Amino acid sequence: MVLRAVVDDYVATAEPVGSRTIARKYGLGVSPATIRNEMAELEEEGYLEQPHTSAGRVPSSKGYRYYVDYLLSEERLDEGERVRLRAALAQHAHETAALLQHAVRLLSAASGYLVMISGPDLARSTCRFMQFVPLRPGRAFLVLVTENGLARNMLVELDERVTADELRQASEALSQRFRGWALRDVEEALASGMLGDLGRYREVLARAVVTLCQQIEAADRHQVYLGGATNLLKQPEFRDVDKVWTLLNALEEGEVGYELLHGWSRDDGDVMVAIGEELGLDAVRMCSLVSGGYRLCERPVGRIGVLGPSRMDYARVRALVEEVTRGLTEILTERLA
Amino acid sequence: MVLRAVVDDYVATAEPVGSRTIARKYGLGVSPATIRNEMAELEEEGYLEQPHTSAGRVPSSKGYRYYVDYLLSEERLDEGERVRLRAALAQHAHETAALLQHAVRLLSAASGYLVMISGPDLARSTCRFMQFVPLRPGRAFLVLVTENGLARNMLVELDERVTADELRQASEALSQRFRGWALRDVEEALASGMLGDLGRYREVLARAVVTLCQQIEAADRHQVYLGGATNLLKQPEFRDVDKVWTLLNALEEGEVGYELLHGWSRDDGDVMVAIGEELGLDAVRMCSLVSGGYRLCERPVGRIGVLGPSRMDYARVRALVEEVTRGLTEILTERLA
DNA sequence: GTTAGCACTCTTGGCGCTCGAGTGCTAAAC
DNA sequence: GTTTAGCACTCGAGCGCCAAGAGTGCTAAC
Repeated sequence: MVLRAVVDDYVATAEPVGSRTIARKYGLGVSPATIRNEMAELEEEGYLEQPHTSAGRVPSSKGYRYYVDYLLSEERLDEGERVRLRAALAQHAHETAALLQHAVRLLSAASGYLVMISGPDLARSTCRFMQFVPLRPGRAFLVLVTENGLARNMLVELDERVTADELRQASEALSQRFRGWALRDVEEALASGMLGDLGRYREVLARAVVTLCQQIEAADRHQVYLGGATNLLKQPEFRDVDKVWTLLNALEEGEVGYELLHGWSRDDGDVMVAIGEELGLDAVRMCSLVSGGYRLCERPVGRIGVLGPSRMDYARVRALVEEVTRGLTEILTERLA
Repeated sequence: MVLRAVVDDYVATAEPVGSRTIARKYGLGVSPATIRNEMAELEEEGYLEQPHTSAGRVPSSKGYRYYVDYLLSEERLDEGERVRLRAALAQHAHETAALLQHAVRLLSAASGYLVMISGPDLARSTCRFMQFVPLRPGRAFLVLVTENGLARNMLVELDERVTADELRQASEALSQRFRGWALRDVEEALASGMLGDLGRYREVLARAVVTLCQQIEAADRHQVYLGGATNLLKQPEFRDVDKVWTLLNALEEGEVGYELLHGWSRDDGDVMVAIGEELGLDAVRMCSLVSGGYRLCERPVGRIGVLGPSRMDYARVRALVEEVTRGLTEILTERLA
């Protein structure tokens, strides 16, 4: 198939590819002229584009889409690489945030592209443990650990008369009562006055918890771990500083990364590929995103995405994403189930 | 002074500056010819450089150094800006990591350059609170909060026979005993067998704590929060993608940022400026770093650095760094003292 | 010490040229 | 009817050349 050859060669060289090249490199047993005819047809149908007359052809988004959907071979990772990846992941399994951070690094090094991973949605995470740690009269840390392994602590102001003992009891009560509740439900329950047995200063304590929940929701509701941006600078399509700037600026600013990862997602577990305009963001029109979701006990937790130029080694990247999602899922499930 | 005019103009325009320009823009009451003489002299002495004959002059590192040391006026920030900065900082004071992260964002937005902040050295941080949170038999979270407000949690494997009650008692004992100890001392004490009253399973529990300490030391001993890298892309000296790549790659990889911040530092509290080669790193030869330390109760905690091209608005950046270090110091001290 | 004048240097940008890669079309060959 | 060879055509990349402009250094005069 000519389309496959064009995509393969363009992915490898980043140069528009001409009929002669294909005839030579991808011995299809036909002459350049035949290939020219075919290419003209493919262009007609929108699978290829010409940067200008008398340059070779370049795949269009439609071309990449067809390639990904019908021509992509199932690439298995090299067994050694697979094992190494898995081992490196497991090495940081002790703490969720570190694990995700590390996964970003591994994946960006292995793929050579930019990697984003969205963490668990904290507001939806369920509570495992809550405790007030007295600092000095009227001041305490409130420590919160969720069942998916994230810890947050926060400084809270309390009534000066609250004693250490009361704090301990309140902590106990909170942990007992809200274990397994989603943070947003905890917040709601406390905010609406269902205070239960928090002791003398229940209003103050409840307000502290509510504040923490709100802070968390506001601050890192949609936390996205990001890495390997410099990889993109090596790609010829980003030789232009302005393009890089537009892209990185978009990603650096808040929600864009999260939107890219989750906007398209069906969360049905398979790795999916979004190409160029499909991403719906102008700054990444020449990029593609290969993404997949990782889980904890069948429940979706977050998504992994590899963002590179549309001219991307889809087979390999897809295999990598698959491998890392599977790895994360297994680690999280094994550790936290 | 001619040197001042050259630096000022070059900072503003990024173009080599000629004698005529100076005579016109910085009315010193003399003709271009006079200025030419002076410039020739300054070049002789190494304060200025010529990219090529018949371009204007550009300050050398030595020139910037003189400018910073002797010609720099004390810039006060606009009062409104000062207040806004301070308020924005205080808004995230509830959690140390979030505070530093946020400071990076604020400072990079205000300065228009790249910002690095090194966090507290965890191995040297002192322990405020430790607790085992049972997950299921043989598995628990170990939560650690330091006195400078950082929380870490980690999954640990324990003997299956350890009961929840024993965990509670051990937590109590640990927190009591090690409160105020530096992490590395805790680690050392436990590793060398001073187990105290940790109950039946003291070895297992102690090993868990030691592992956590080690993990922490290994993983984020020298954590550096980084932001505003995209700002640099807007600077004309980084129009060349390869330069950007070299720089960002260096910074993305581990210890370099920390070295830059702390290599030069005398930690005597004043804001300092390192110019070009003084930084001792090839990738940042055309850059300067304005840095200052922030503290908690007179004890140095970490450092803030603004990295931009040597052609940088030193007065403003210095004022900003001063302001933010002071802000962080006050917030940390007020909250955690 | 300062300045005007002047010759000199070096970069930048525009222009035109050639070269080469690649195309599309047509007519012949299989 | 599909494939191929041949050929004219197009267009961008690269190169050399030239003119313009900015800036310098030097010298001589103020």
